[in-house]
Amino acid sequence: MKIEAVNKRRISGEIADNLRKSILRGEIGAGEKLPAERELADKLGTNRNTLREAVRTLEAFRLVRVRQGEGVSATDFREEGGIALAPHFLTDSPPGPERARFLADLLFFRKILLVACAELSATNRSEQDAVRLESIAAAVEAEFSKKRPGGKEDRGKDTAEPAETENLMNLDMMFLDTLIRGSGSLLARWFFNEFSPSIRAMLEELRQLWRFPPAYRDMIEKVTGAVRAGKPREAAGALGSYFEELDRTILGGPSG
Amino acid sequence: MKIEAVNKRRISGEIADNLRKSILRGEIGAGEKLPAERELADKLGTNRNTLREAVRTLEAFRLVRVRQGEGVSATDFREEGGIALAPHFLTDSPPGPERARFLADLLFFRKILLVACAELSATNRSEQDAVRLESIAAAVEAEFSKKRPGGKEDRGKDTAEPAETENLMNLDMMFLDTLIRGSGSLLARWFFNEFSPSIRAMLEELRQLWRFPPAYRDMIEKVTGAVRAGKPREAAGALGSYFEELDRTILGGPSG
DNA sequence: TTGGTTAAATGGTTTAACCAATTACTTGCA
DNA sequence: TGCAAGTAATTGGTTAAACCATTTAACCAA
Repeated sequence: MKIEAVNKRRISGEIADNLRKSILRGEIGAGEKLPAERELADKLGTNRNTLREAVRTLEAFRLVRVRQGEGVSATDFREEGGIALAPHFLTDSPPGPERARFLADLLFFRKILLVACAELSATNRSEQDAVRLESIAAAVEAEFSKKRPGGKEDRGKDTAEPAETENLMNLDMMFLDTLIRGSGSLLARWFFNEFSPSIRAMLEELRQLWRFPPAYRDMIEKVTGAVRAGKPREAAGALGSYFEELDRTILGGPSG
Repeated sequence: MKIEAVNKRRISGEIADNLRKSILRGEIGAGEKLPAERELADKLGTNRNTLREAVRTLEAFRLVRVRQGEGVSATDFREEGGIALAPHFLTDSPPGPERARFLADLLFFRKILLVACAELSATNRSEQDAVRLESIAAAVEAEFSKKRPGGKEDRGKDTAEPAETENLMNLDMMFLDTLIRGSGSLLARWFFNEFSPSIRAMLEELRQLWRFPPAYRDMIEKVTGAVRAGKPREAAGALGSYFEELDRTILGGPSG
């Protein structure tokens, strides 16, 4: 039995989220001034201190600029933004060519990052990581061996996603996490923390465009074996080839 | 006459900076609880609201976790951190192998990023960007053509850094900025915004280890010409080779 | 020991006031 | 008229004090 914790959120957090979305969606344009703190707090049904906490959060994301006597204004985040915006931009920006290009760049970057980590993992050859990879590989193998009889209850077409995909996505996350750990790179870990949740969310949204193909099982097997055997180039090659195929499928063409 | 804006900083900003450094330096360990807000505000000579604004900033950087009734505690940022930490980690973490590895990873990544941008710039072939690159290249050429008679006043060995290096670093920043712009990649722009100031600061700290070599001038010339001519591979190759040489010098060895 | 009750600690929110920097307006002089 | 100095209004920055909500710890009773 799974108990879910009650999602008790802060008012300042809700406000920060809403303002962030308004800015990323372009509803508040670059340089545009927000209402004065006293006024905006009233309009949002809260008080100035709580609003100011939200503003500090937005400021940390470089989404607003605040100066005494002048006011709070939205930045030109396309020019001045930082990478912490990336996951939110992927989630909140309007669909269109800009976001598509952004997703493509993000997938390209994650490929480079994870391939490098696979290579480093195979170079480092940590026994612990190798064991963990093998354990995950076995679970992936088991998942693929299921007959996949389909969902036991068809409660409608939009809930017909098989549970195997959910399991495989979790295993995939654990697999990549292990490669990151094996690389010993703090920077890679932070990249992964920042991007993987939003990339995963995006892939789940696009799940009608792709599936875990048989090639996925092969890739897991190859990478695991290459790390175990200490063959960096093979690990990198197997993971890289798979990503290129997957990204082609997702982005719908050979263009990068 | 240059008027310098008075550096009027927010108290909450100062507090956030100090706490951030304390955490990144390890003076506040993972999971360690900070004093209660009322108590900490007193200790810092401020009030609770101002302190809370600082806490919201730290929370945005994933450096603290806050829960009602429980308190404020430092996260295990090595495990849970995001990439927005990277520039601060480079600046504030204690010297040692961990930071050295981090710098190496960061330099590797910036090489990949900028080489890809050079390639894309040459592919896109924007007239405006080509002109801008040529203008910068001319300025670099002029800087290298100076006789470099040395500082006119020797006010001590630690201030003897020639002004040319400062000029070249500015030109270098403009050059890379143009490549980023030419790539048309929002993600690359945000990476650049996030990392380049801290990388530049680090290079200035390590300026006894390296100089802008004659190869730099050649690289600028080659990349500019390749972008103008629309030859992506040449642009990428010239920039990549230079970075590899530079990074070897900085990191002191052929290890990546 | 178990379970519930109570008290203390601690973050979350609200209100109100005053300080400081900027902007907009008014006034007065040339 | 035009500009410059002074003044008022606007707006963020800071402080203070209270009260609410959640968690933890202590205590007590079955």
